[in-house]
This record gives sequence, C-alpha cells and structure tokens, in this order.
Amino acid sequence: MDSRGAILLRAAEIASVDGLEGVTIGRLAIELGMSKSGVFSHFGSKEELQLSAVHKAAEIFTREVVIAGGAALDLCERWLDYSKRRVFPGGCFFVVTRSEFAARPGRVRDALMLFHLRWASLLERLTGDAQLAFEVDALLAAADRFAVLYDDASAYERVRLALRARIAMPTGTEMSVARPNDSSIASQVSSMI
Amino acid sequence: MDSRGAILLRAAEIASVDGLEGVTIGRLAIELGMSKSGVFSHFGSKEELQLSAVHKAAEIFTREVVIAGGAALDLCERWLDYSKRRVFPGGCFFVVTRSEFAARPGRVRDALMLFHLRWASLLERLTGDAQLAFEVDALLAAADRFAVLYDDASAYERVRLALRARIAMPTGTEMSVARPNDSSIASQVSSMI
DNA sequence: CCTACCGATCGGTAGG
DNA sequence: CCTACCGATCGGTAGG
Repeated sequence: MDSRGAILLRAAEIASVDGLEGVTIGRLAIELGMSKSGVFSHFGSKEELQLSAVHKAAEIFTREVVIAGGAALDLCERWLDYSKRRVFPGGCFFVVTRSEFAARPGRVRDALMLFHLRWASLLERLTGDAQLAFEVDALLAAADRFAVLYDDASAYERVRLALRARIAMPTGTEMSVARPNDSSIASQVSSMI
Repeated sequence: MDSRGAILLRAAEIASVDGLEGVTIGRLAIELGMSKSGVFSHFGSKEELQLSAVHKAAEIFTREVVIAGGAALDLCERWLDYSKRRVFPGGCFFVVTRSEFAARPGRVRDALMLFHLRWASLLERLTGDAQLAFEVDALLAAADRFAVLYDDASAYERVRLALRARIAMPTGTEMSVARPNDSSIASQVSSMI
C-alpha cells in the first residue's frame, strides 16, 4: 500500500528482466499510474532508485530464501525453488544485476558486491568450505540463467543432483528442525537486509 | 581497416561492459569518429547491429578459444585464459549478453541461445557427459563473473582446480598434439562462426 | 559516408 | 503527489 514500496517492488521485477538500466522513471510511472515526478520525488536520482531497488530485492530474497535453521542443502533447495517460482519474473534479481554491473564501478556495483559477500559467507559457513561454497554458488546461478534462457526447468534438477552429490548431509540431523547454529544463521539473515 | 568490422569490434567490447542495450549508435559514432548515420547505414536497425555484434563476438571467441585438437581440459584452460586476458574488456561477451537477454524474447536472444547450444554441445562432446558439461560451463561462467565483479583473478585458479578434479585426462595422450577427433572438432569450430 | 532533421524518451527541475 | 517544462540522447529518415 505504501507507494514507495510498490515502486521498488515493480523496479526489482523489471530489473530481473531488463536490468537495472532498464528501470526507467517514465516506465515505472506509467505501469503504476503515477506521474514521473511522483515516482522521481521518492528518490531524487536514478542511482538512488537503483540502490533502493537493490535493498528491496535483498529484503525479498532474504524472506524467500534465507530461513533460519537450515543446513546448506536446505538453503540451496530454497534458492532453487525461489528461482523456479519466479519470485522475480526474469529469474534471480541478483544473478542478473550482478552480471550487469560487474564491470561498472559505482555505488550500485558496490551494493551488489556487499550483498554477494554476505551470501557467499553464509554459504561458506553452512558448507564449511570456501571452495565448495564457490562451486555451489556457481551451480545455483547457472541453474537460474539456463532455466530462464531456455525456459526449461530441467536445469534445476540437474543442479539439485550435482549439489546432493557434493554437499555432505550432517549425519543424524536430516529430520531435525532446530540446529546448534540457529542463532548465527538468524543474525546472518538480519544482516542481509 | 574495414569500418563495419571496426564498428562491430567496438560494439562487442562495449557490450561486454554495458550490455548490448548499452551499445548506442551515437556512442559508437563518437568513439569511432564517424557520423551517427554513417554507423547506422551499415545495419539499418539497432537489432541488426546487435545481431552483427553477436556474430562478430562469436568469430573472436572461436579464434581465441576454440582451437582444433584440444581435449576438454585444454579447451577450459583456453577459455579461462581468454576471460583473464580480457579479450572483451568486461569479461566474456557471451556470459554477459546471455544473462542480459535471457528473459527477453527476440532474435538477439535466439542468436545467443544458438551460440550457447553449439558451445554446450562442444563441451559435451569433449567431456563425453552432459551433466559434466553443464557443470563445467557453470564454473567457467562463474569464474568470469567473479573475476570481473571483484577485479580478482583468484577465481580462475579456483575454477582451474575444480575442473582438474572433475575432468578425466585421456590417459596417455597428455602430450599429444593430434587426436582422433580432430576433424570433428574442426567442423565444430567452423559451425560456431 | 555526410549534414540536417524527426518524434519519442531519457533523467531531472520549477512551482504548486 | 501533480502539471509543465528543460536539455540531452535515443533510434531512425531524407537527401545528397
């Protein structure tokens, strides 16, 4: 109901399809039935709008993917499901925009780097292995890009199988809900918003 | 020396940094010291310019990466080196533009899909395993995106190690130059241009 | 290949 | 939040 939130949700959705540069103030105004200056006045510059959209997307991502109390494999399953459900219509907002801004210095890239660092450190904490965390992240991103590019969900199964082969299950805890590191994960969650 | 080639080379370079939508006719004109209509007249539409840039990038990629007579691991090493050398200043043209157009139907996406299908089938032929080929492709793309985003070449070493652990060396042929499947690879090369 | 131009859209501002 | 406007740039055209 708050219009700022509605603008940013739509901006994040558009960015997942057309990139953050494809998010224009005029387009948002038309799609939301507002005036251009009405949209613009919430942010003051396009860069602030982009940064706010990144923040909004981080909020959505955290809510949809980063649940407290999961093991590495659970987190991956949630990530794949989040991608498959098209929480963002063009696939994972962060996979798209990180690639878009990888070679463009500025505050938007910095924000995307920071978010990725937090995500990577969460993966590393849960897998207990930086190399494995890197490979897991690579496989998740590839599943997302392939599924969208080819409009073919089989990439998710492919990656699911690869991950199950690589990530060791914590023995004897497959059915448990609470885990010893619940609190550290919960703090990680809040730091990702 | 031919101006069409110079335009397309510059277009491909820009696209690796700013995406194919960041390639504008006015920008090309300024950077190449031409008039806008001089640039435009070679293509007739922006879509044709984008498609021609994809074709040009495929030519460059094939020249730099897809050499005849390599095993899977050799091809991966060449790919990582091509990314690391910044043949395209923003990293691999195809990793960038495929992500950019994954959710945007049209001729540009179709061209990028076709190129990727050929690349994936080459990887599958050399590895002899579709699942492994998928994972190799995922790791290469991740190395490229990470190295550019963090301006940190260590991702290449990380992926090199992962690939060496996964891709079996053809026993007894480590030092050979010619291989039995030279001709099939050579035909694959020409079909990628 | 050029100059000169077109309507549309861009990010952003003034003033209310 | 709005209308009305700004200069710059977009893809593209006419004519040479």
